[in-house]
Amino acid sequence: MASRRSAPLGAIYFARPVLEVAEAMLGCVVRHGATAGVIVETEAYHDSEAACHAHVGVTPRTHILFGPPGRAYVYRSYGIHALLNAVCEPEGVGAAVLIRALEPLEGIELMRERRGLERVEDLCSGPGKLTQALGIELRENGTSLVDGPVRFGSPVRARPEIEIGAGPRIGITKAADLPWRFAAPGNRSVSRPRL
DNA sequence: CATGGGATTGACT
DNA sequence: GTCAATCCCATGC
Repeated sequence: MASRRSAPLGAIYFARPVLEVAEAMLGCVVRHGATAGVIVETEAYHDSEAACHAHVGVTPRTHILFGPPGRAYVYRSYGIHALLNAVCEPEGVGAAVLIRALEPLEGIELMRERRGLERVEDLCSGPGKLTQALGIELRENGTSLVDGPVRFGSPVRARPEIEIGAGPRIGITKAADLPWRFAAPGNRSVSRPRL
């Protein structure tokens, strides 16, 4: 595996069409404090389709989604879990990439403590699991992904090594037919059902 | 102000 | 396979 240094992603990276960013993000690095992981699964959400929180327009909950790209949208799911998104597209468009799974890269012992689990492939194999493992909570909502507590970095692996599969998004009832989920096929850190 | 529904997970049958 | 936990917030009266 060719290894390379992960360079910080600039705000311009997130300003592109959300489907393009969701696919490009596979292989990128997410870091929070001493913990970091490689993105192996994402989903795209856009205000034009009903599954996106921004579909209802600008509200206290969704105003972050319509704000400038390159910020974190973190919300509470099922009253229990914090889910991490990267706000995309130009300001005024409500769109984001949901980070659904990571391959643990750094701080694995700390992740094990936070998750109460040992198996590396169980630490970040779901959107609620990875925020628990990295210690990301609702306080990170609205913070910059460029120079805030949670940061994104470029892929650590050469592009040809990153295989990409697409399929329908998980756990939604509206617009459930759109193939806006992207994942590294066969990667053990991807959530179920794997692509 | 009351209600209801989740972009989930882990435990259990 | 089923199901409960738990809370934010959009919606409607």
